[in-house]
Amino acid sequence: MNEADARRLERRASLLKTLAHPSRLLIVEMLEERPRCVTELTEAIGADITTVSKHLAVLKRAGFVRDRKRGTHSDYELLCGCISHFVDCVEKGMDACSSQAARVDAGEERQGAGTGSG
Amino acid sequence: MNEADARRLERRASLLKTLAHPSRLLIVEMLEERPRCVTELTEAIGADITTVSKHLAVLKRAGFVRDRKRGTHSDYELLCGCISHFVDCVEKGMDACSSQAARVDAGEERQGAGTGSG
DNA sequence: AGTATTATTGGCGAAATGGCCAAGCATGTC
DNA sequence: GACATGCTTGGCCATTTCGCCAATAATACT
Repeated sequence: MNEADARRLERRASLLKTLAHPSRLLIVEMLEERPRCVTELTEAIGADITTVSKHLAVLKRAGFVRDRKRGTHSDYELLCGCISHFVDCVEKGMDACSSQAARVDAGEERQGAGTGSG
Repeated sequence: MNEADARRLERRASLLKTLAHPSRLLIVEMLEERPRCVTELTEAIGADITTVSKHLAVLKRAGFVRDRKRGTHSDYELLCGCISHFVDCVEKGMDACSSQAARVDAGEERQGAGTGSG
């Protein structure tokens, strides 16, 4: 494997890792509705505010969100409005493939991944 | 947050976590071409075969792949042919949003996530 | 049976992650 | 200035992840 490929895979893995936490997924979903301050997100998540703040820092460093200061508040805003949609796709795809796998197990052959981006 | 939501987020995070490793992403990409045995994947990854075997076990447990025994070989096969496509989307979306973020920084408002599932 | 090949599992150490507490910083209010 | 509010950072600990080594299992070949 060449180095460019390695970097590409590292980057992708890093993006996925950023999203791979329940609290961060919830944050993303909530920010898809509208920007929110840390306190609001903290209430929804039910964790310590310092924990949520760190989750937000992770999302920010990865480029998923940005923050705008408003007085003592930090309003966090999603920079890419379609993230949950992608996660949706993965999940739906997996579900579809579960039944597909069952069919394959029964002896049929896979035709072509029909569970695409719809 | 209710318990059903919590479970849903847990499941999604778990799926993403499974994919969030460079070696596992490479495995997925290679298996999109055709099934491969562990040795073949190991050579491409350049890690110890025991490490690769464990990565495959992770993917298998999550339902992304299955293995068929062929003599002393284990051929791994992708159960969902469209995974890389989703990752592609996230990455492209992020790239698109980077420039979008730049515009937002410059004072414009976000219209609606135009970087969708294309 | 004996040996080689292929893959999996257990174990250990190094590193990363996640969570809360304590402390600190920035802004607003009195 | 003093105090309150909202948020962030540093620190510590528990847990998880990752990678290699050693050992084991399963199959093929002689």
